[in-house]
Amino acid sequence: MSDGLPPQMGQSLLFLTDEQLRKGIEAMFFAYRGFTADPDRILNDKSYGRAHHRAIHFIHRSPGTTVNNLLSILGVTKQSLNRVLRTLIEDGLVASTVGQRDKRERHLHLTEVGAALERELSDAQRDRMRAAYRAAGPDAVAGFRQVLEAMMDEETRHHYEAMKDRPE
Amino acid sequence: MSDGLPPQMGQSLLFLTDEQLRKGIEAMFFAYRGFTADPDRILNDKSYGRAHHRAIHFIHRSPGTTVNNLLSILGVTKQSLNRVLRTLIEDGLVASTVGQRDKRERHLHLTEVGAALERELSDAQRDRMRAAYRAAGPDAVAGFRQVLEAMMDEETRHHYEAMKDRPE
DNA sequence: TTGGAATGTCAACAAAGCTGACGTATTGTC
DNA sequence: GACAATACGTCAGCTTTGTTGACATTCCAA
Repeated sequence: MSDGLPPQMGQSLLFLTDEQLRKGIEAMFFAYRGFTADPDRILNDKSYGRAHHRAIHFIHRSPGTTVNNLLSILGVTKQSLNRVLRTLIEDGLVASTVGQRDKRERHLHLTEVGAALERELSDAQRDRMRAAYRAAGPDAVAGFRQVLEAMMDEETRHHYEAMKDRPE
Repeated sequence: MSDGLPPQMGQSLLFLTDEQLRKGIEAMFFAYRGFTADPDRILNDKSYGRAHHRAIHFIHRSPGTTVNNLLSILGVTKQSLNRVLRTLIEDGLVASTVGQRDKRERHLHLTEVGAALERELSDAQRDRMRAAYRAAGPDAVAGFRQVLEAMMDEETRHHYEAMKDRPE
């Protein structure tokens, strides 16, 4: 069969054809739906949304983080984050404490209830990720991460790298 | 250095630790931002949104598709899609024609103007994808696609597969 | 032929993003 | 000590994109 490409362009560059790139784009689109599907179901039952999940996730990852820091990680405005944060604090999932050194800052922590929801959400999300990893194998996983990292914006990658090797 | 795991659990299963899974989850989150960033900028200038991009993309991919079919691919309600579709039709980017066999159906096509925007958007998105692919290399790309496909819902994967090997 | 299923449209509402303006407390600087 | 800058919260209002509910049109099968 002919691939319509000059013979010197073999497997080595075949992954850069528009066709291959399009498949990657569509794979990314469809996979992201699966990626968020399980947490979305849990959140929906509790009348929270994806925005709450994101806040909870990164507060869990960086306990004591400030509002400003969370803002730059999430890449949203403070008004938008504030709406979400307010409901989480009102509902007793997140605790906000005035900073010791700098009293203008608020340090954010998950309460026991918040931590419980975080576990429920990340368990669900990890289950799917684990199944995908298992199905694809270790080499595929390494490639998966490489491509994703190369796809990030410069600033975003800094956030990712900073987060990356922090203990659980 | 110790990885805190029993010695018989070497590299082979290391990719399934919660730590590794968490990195994958965060990589997916941050990468998706990059994935949509370039089209988003273009769309913003033209006061369209991501939903318009998705509609345009899949109408381009399946010319003559019906509203119902598009609905199940995009995974949204018909009311939500209809709003987007209406503006695209009003603005002359999409043509909607009554079905021959079944007059309830509307068949959707891109106009010349619509096709031009589609090219602009997919060029931008492909550029980033190409850079990521090039940086990661062919083996990584294969793994990337494998993991993404394994991450999809069953039904979603059917849509993806159906789309996959259709000529450009 | 008629009643139900399928397709698509209109209306109203909710979640979550945005900008802009403003208030307050605190910090750091001249 | 005065004053600018920073961190945070909030109000108002707008946009995008999702939702449900109600409805018109068309098709098909009993």
